[in-house]
Amino acid sequence: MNIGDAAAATSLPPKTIRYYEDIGLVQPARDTNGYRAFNDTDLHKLRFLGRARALGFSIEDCRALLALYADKSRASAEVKKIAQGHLDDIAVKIADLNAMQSTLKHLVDTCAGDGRPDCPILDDLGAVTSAPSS
Amino acid sequence: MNIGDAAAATSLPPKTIRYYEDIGLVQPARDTNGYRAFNDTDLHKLRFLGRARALGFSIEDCRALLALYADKSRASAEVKKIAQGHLDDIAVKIADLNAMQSTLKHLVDTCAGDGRPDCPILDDLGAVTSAPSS
DNA sequence: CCTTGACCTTCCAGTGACTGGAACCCTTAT
DNA sequence: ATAAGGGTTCCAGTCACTGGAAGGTCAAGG
Repeated sequence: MNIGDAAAATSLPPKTIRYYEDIGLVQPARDTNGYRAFNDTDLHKLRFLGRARALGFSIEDCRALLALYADKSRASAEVKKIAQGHLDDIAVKIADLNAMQSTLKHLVDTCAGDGRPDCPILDDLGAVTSAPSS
Repeated sequence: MNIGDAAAATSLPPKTIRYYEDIGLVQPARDTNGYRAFNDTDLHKLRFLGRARALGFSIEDCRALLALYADKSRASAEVKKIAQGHLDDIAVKIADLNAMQSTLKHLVDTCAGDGRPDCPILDDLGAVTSAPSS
């Protein structure tokens, strides 16, 4: 099975699959013509990677998770630690985005959005917050 | 005022300020010795950029917002449009992160996280979702 | 006067995870 | 013979910085 079919089978772009090989996440065999030859194990790994990436795991986390997946004597604590760390990251990102969202939503709501120049959004961004020059 | 003081006054790293000059967001004058010389207008722009970036606006959005800020005959609708677009992006990101979070939280909660190899997280990532080979 | 240290300058490279494109090879069908 | 549609490699670009090297400048202390 060459890369186009593997891409179709895993819903990953061929470019991404080549990249994953480049960084050592998969090691497909090669046909005599130089084409990559993907077997079921390769496809399985690629699907694993697709799911892990869809959950937001970094490539390095994915690498670690793949290694743990292959290690039948792993401790699930190792896996849970990675996943919990990622969950913590996600929580931080959500909190940051929520803060941005509420601030910005308030500004957008108070902006007339018409032809006049008055704009609370720009007023806020340009506000002088340093001590007054009194 | 040279770059170190400008950095302190705006809470932006000197590197970032140089970068902003590189891409044309600020144009500080130069002293005879080649040092950048920041005036109040430059500092004001830098603070504006710091706030806009903290709200998650892209550099290109910041460039557009700065231009609108400088344009006293702008229409607030222009500003609102950029801000609303960014709000939409934020909403998408939050939704994506929430989806990841709930899936992952469920998996983490069901993982024992002990010394045994059994792990629902890996089971999920490695699940075969294609049609059975019956 | 010399040195030390803290600034400043420019330029190049790296980050993460791809993605686009160029230039070229292989296979199959017409 | 050739054209289409695969595949290959390698280089560059994305975004918004950040780190580091190599060197210039300035004020204070010995």
